[in-house]
Amino acid sequence: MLSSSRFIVAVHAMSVLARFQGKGPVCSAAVAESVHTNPVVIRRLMGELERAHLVKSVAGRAGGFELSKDPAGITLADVYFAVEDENVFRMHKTDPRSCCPVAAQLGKVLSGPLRAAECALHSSLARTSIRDVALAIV
Amino acid sequence: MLSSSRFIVAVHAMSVLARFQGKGPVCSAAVAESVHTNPVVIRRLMGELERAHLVKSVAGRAGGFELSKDPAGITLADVYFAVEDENVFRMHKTDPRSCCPVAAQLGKVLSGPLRAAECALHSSLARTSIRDVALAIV
DNA sequence: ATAACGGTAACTCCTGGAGTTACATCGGCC
DNA sequence: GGCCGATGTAACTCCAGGAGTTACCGTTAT
Repeated sequence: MLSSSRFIVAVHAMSVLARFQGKGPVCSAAVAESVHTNPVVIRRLMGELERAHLVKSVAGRAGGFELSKDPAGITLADVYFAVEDENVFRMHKTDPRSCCPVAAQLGKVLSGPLRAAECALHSSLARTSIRDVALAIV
Repeated sequence: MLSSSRFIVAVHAMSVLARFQGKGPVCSAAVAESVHTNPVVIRRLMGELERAHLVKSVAGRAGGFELSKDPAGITLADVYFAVEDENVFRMHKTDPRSCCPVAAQLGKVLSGPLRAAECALHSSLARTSIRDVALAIV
C-alpha cells in the first residue's frame, strides 16, 4: 500500500462488505486479501469505521464485519471523515503575539475559507454512496 | 512547523509578499522570520511557486521574491495546487487482473467521484484571493 | 475443548517533510 | 574590478506517521 491511502482502502473494504450484505459477516483476512494487505491493518481501519457507526464487528468463531446500515445511507464523505484527519489543511504554528501582522492574524483570516473548502469537499463526496460504488462493480 | 503544512506556509509567504508589493523584493530570510522557519525551506517553496508563475525571484544583491501578478488574480486554489500533491486522494495499488471484482474495478469506479471532489475543493479555494487575505490583515 | 474469529500491544520498516550546513552563482554597488 | 548580499541547490540529519508483522488475549459457534 502507498502511504495514507486509508480513505481508498476504507472504501474498498466497505464495498466488499456491501457485496456480501445479508450473507453473514466477512472476516478481516478475506477483506485483506482483496485489498492486498494485512488482516491487522484491516482490523485497525474497521475499528475507526465502527467508532463512526458505519460497520459493526461480530466476535467469536465465524465472526467478521458487516455494514451497520443500508449502504445507500453511507456516503464517501462519511468514510472520509471517519478515517482521515478531521483537518484537511494542517496549520503551522503561528504566534498570535508575533510582531509580524501576517503571522499574528493569518490563522483567523484563513479559518473561514478553509472551513468552506472542507464543506465543499464534504458535499461533493456525500453525493456518492457505498451502494452506488457497489452497484457500479460487475 | 508541522508536517505537510506546505499550503498554509505558502499562503503565509504570499501574503507577506502582497503587503510589500511595489516596495522591492523581499528576501527569503525576512519571509522565514515571519513564518518562523528556515530560509532554505522558503526558497524551496518559492521555487515551486515560481514554476507555477505565481512569484518571481530577483537574483543578486538586494534580490528576493515578489508576486508575479496582481494579488487579486492569485487564488488559494492556485497556491494549493502549485505546492501540494496534484492528487488529493492517494490510491493503493489495485490489480486490474485480480479475481476480486472490487479490487479489479474500484479504481475506474471511483475516478469520477474523486475528480468531482477535487474540482469542488478547487472551486471553493478559488473564491478567495491573496488580495482578500492581505486586506483582511490589519 | 477446540478452532476461528476480533482487539490490541509492541515492535520494525519506510517514506516524506522539515531543518540545517555548505557552496556555487548571480548581480548591484562602491 | 572586487565585494557583498542575495538565490539555487545538493547533501545530509532528524522526526513523525502510515504500513506491515508477530504475538497473545478474549470471545463464541461447533
